Amino acid sequence: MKIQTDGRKIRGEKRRTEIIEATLRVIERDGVAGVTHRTVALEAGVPTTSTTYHFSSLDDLLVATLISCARDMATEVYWMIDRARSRGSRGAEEVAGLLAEALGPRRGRTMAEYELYLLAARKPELRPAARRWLDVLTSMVRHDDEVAFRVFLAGIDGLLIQGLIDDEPPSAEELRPVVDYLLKPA
Amino acid sequence: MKIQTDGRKIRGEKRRTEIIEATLRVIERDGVAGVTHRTVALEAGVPTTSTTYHFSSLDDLLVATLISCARDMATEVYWMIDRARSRGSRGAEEVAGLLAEALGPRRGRTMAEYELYLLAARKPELRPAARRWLDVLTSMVRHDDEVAFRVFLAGIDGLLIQGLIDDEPPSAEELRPVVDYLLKPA
DNA sequence: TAGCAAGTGGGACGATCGTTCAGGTACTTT
DNA sequence: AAAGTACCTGAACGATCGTCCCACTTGCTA
Repeated sequence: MKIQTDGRKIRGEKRRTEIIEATLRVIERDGVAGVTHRTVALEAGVPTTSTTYHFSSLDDLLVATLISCARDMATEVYWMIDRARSRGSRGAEEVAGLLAEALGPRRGRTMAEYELYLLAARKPELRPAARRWLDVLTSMVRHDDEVAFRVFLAGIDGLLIQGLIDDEPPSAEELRPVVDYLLKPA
Repeated sequence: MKIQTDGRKIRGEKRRTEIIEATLRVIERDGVAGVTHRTVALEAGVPTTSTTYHFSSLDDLLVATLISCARDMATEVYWMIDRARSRGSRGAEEVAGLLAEALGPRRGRTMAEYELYLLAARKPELRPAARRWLDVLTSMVRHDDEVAFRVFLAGIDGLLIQGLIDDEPPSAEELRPVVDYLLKPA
C-alpha cells in the first residue's frame, strides 16, 4: 500500500488546495456571496471546469473551504496558548493581541470565519468545524470555574463580532482591560 | 401641509412594508443568499416588478430590510429592560429568557440578525443600524463599571452566536448561571 | 508498449438572475 | 373634465450562473 506516489494525484491534490485557498481569498474580499465557479477559477488562475472537477458542487467547495479555514483557526489558537505558556503568562496579552490583529490586518479573514459560523448555523455538517477552535481552547486550558470559562469563550466571540462593526478596529490596548476582566479569577 | 392623505401613496407604502416583511421571511428561511427579486415577490404575493419599483436595487431592498429588522430588535431590547425594571429585578431572568427564545422558537430571526452584522461589517452604511440594540442597552442601563458592561454586551453576542451552532438550542435554565455571572457586581 | 487512470480545459446548454420598458390603472389637483 | 402624478405589471433583454460533455494530455501499470 503506497502512500501518494502518483504524480497525477499529487498535482491534483495541489491544485485542489490552490482552489481552496483562492476561494478563501474570494470570501475575504467579497464574502460567500461572491463565490462562484468563475470568480474562484479566475482567482486561482485555473479554468472554470477545474473547480467543478475537484469539487462535485459549489456547495462542496464552500464546505471544504470553510473546514480548511476552521482548521487554520484552531491551529492559531493552539499556538497562541503555547506561546502564552512558554512566557508563563496568564494569556491576557496574547489574547488581546490576537483580537486586535483579527480585527485589523486580518479583518477579511475574521469576516470569513464568521460567515462560517452562519453557514454552520444552517448546515449541521459544518458545525464540528465551526466549533473546533472552541474545542481546542476547552481541551488545552484548565478551567476549574466552568461558568467563568463559558463567559470567557462567549466574550471572545462577542468582542470579535462587535469589533467587526466598529468604524475603526480597536487596538490591543483598548481591548486589554476587557480581556483582563474576562480572564480574572473568580 | 397635509399628512399622507393620498390613497395611492398610502397603499404604496403599505406594499413597501409588505415587501420588506416578505424579505425578512426569506432571509430567515434561506439566508441573505436566498434573496432575489423573484423569491421575495413570490413570498409577498406581488409581481416581480413591484419589488424593483419600490426599491431601486436589490441592495436597497436588503439594506431597508435589515434596518427594519434592527429597529425591531432594538424595540424588543427596550421592552425587555422595561419589563425587568417593572419587576424590580436585575434582569438576569429576563435576559436568559430572551436568549433562550432567540435560539429556540426565533432561531431564524436570530440568524437573520447576525447576517445583518456581517453585512454591516462590509457596508459601513449599515453599521448604525447594526449597533442600535447596543446603543439602546448602553443608554438605558446604568453602568458604573465600564469594563464589566462591555463584557456583558460581548457576552450576550457570544452566547447567541455560539448558541446558533449548537446541535440543540440551550434552555433558559442552562443559560441562567452564565447570565448571572455576566450581571454579577464587580 | 498497450491499456488504463487521473487530471485538464475549451465550449456550450438551460436556468436564473437584476433590471428595464411601455402600457395601463387609480387617485389628486386644477 | 382635463391634466398630472403615483403606482401597478406583463414581457422581455442581456448577463451570469452551475453544470455538463468530450476530446486531450500526462503518468502509471501490467
